[in-house]
Amino acid sequence: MRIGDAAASAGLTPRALRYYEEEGLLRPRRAPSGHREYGEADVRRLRVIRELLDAGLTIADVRSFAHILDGESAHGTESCAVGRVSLRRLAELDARIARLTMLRERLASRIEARFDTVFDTVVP
Amino acid sequence: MRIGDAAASAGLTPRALRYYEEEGLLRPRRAPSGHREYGEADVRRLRVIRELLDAGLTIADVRSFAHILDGESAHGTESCAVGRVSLRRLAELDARIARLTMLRERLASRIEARFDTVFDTVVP
DNA sequence: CTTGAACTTGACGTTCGCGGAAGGTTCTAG
DNA sequence: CTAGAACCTTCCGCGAACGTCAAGTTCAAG
Repeated sequence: MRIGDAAASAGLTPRALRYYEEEGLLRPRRAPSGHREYGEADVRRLRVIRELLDAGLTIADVRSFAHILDGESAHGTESCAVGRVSLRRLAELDARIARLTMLRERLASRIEARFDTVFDTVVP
Repeated sequence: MRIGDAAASAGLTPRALRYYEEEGLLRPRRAPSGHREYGEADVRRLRVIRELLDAGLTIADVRSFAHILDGESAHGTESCAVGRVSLRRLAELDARIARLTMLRERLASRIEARFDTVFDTVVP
């Protein structure tokens, strides 16, 4: 499977795949011609990478525990490191959601105070 | 009040103030020499802008809220337009919160699934 | 064999919210 | 009057995660 199909299978672009390789997240083998060759395991890994990035982790985060993404069991001190990184991101997400929610409330009350007639009629 | 004091009062840097002006968030008057002159209203507005940006909004978002931030009374048909714009922005905020919340859930479930032992021990 | 789609590397462009330096003008204190 | 702090504009840079163009190679179909 070459880069175009692999990218499509994982919901990414060829450019992204080359970038991930450049960043050390992936090491597809090469055909004699030089073309990258992706297997099913690579595609699964790409999907995991995409999920993690979508979930707010950075490339560096993913790289820091790339070896564990292979499906191998994580245990010992390594899994603790992974857990700490992930939990830190989770806490950041929570904080951001909280700030946005507070902002939303303030904004809503601001709008309500200033445009209450409009607000009453437009919002059911 | 010149840019240094205004920036300090709002907890920002002169560079940030110039940038906000460049982005159309602020229009301080100018002294004959060319120096920017900030009033109390400008400083209050700067504080609000900083809060909004800290909460995760973009410059473009704040710019679209600019009418409301002025504290000026909107009236007639304009208030309806402003109200509609504001409500649309509010809906966008809700969508943003929803997306972030979904991301949070995905990350949390992934942590739970892959690192459940760590998760159990680290999270009380 | 030929054409064109897909691939290669390399390098530069993009967005966001500024930071910082260059080079020049103005303000303020002594 | 003079030193130096603060201000002005203009431009370059950063970091993340790619997009995009360029010029050349290779693959698949007719």
